[in-house]
Amino acid sequence: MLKESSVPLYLQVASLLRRRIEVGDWPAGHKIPKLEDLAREFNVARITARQAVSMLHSEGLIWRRQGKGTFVSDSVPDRRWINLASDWPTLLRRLEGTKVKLLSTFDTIESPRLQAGDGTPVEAYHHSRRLHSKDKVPHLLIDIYLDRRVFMKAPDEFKTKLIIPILDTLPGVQIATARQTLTIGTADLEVASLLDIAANDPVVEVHRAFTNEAGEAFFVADLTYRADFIKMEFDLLHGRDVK
Amino acid sequence: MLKESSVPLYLQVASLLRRRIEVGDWPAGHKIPKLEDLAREFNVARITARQAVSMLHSEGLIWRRQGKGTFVSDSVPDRRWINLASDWPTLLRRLEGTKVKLLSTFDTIESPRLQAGDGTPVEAYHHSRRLHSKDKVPHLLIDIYLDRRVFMKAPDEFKTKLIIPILDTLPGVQIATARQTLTIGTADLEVASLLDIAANDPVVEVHRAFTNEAGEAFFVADLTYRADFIKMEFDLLHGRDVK
DNA sequence: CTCAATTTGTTCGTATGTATG
DNA sequence: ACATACATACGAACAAATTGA
Repeated sequence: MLKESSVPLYLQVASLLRRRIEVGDWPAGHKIPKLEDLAREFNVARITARQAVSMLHSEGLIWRRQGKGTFVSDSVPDRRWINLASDWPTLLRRLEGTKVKLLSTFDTIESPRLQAGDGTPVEAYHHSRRLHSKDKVPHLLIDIYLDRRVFMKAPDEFKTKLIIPILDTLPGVQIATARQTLTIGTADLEVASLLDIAANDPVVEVHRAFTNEAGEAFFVADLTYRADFIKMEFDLLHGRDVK
Repeated sequence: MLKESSVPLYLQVASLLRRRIEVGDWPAGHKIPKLEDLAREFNVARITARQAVSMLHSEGLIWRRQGKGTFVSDSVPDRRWINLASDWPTLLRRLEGTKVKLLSTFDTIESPRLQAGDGTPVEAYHHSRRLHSKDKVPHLLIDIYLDRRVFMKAPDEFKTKLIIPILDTLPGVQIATARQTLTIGTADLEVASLLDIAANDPVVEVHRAFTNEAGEAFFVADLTYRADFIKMEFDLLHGRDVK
């Protein structure tokens, strides 16, 4: 059933139980099965099941009473979500309550990682790295590569504000294509420490590339989100012919 | 640096090294640092670093020669991606090479899990559960709730074909809104065994809901993808005013 | 009030795997 | 290859609190 992985059993079981509470399978006040039953269900020893339940207890998700049972707490804290943009109007909106910290900024002739369809690299980029936080919790790391010629049109603005709204209005800048791809990956050491998560925790990796009329990738950004904060919403009727 | 987690150190280090190869930081033929350097970088013992490197060796990602060094193999197998739809035309396209297995199908008066904006539940649903596989590898589990009245219009078709293309053309069915939300979660025991992954591995959870003119949620689907297979592509210029 | 059943809480002993030096 | 330390996992037994007959 479990096993296969080398994550300790009690952590695996704890995650599965935590999920049942978060998802609502076990609502507030619900009496969870006794240790013997949990042990049988997950095929572990009673003590191991107890260790898993103890984790949820220390997280405040449950309370226990000897001779009575274990119950889901009334106030299960809500998860906070970060909304990920998938269309232009959302990209332009400044996110309320989000603090942006500039980690580094420098010119480079190194090309960003380009994917098929991103266009050809330009001669020199201005590279900057930013960390977005909400309520003091970091949730997004961005590596931005901006064509140096475009950057020089408004260097101060680009350094202090969000890039895309500037690009949207800057005279002389034509956006021919703007594409992004999303994949799920894991955090390496550097990303993990910046986003305050464990190494190898899941992250959402978003790759954005804008091209100009000449087919050059004049803006490329790699965004790395904490996976547990992400929520995306779509209107599926886009592109549908009216019947 | 590492720690925090209770995953064995050598596995954590192995994942981080594997990632460098997959992402392309260490291309084919690249000589990777010697054990002493890896041990220092990750702050582990030399033997632990060696144990991590040995994992990549057994996976065929690297080759080693005493007195020479360790090198990235030439043929690093490509990952196969599943594309996730975010607009209507893509939803209608039948996916090549994808096998769909019907796991269960029955009527129920139980309502599916509805989110804000999904609409009001109808009286009775037809519920079915399907498993999508490609090259014999399962990658997607779907729970579908379809208004029983709609289902009865073409039960045989709905049982054997993809639902959405049928809805698109079925006379008398009006789709007023069609929304989907995407989040990252983890696999519970049941999902893990169906998708052939470990419990608590990351999954992409997609929730789709269609409403009719009366504001009823006549189609609701919960899709669970293996996270490591997912790739989404967006054209960001949707919704942009022409300058 | 007492007793038995139930369920959590605690302790001991042992075996195995991980990590370091 | 070896010695040591530590965490994980199990089984078994017993103690303490709660409930209901």
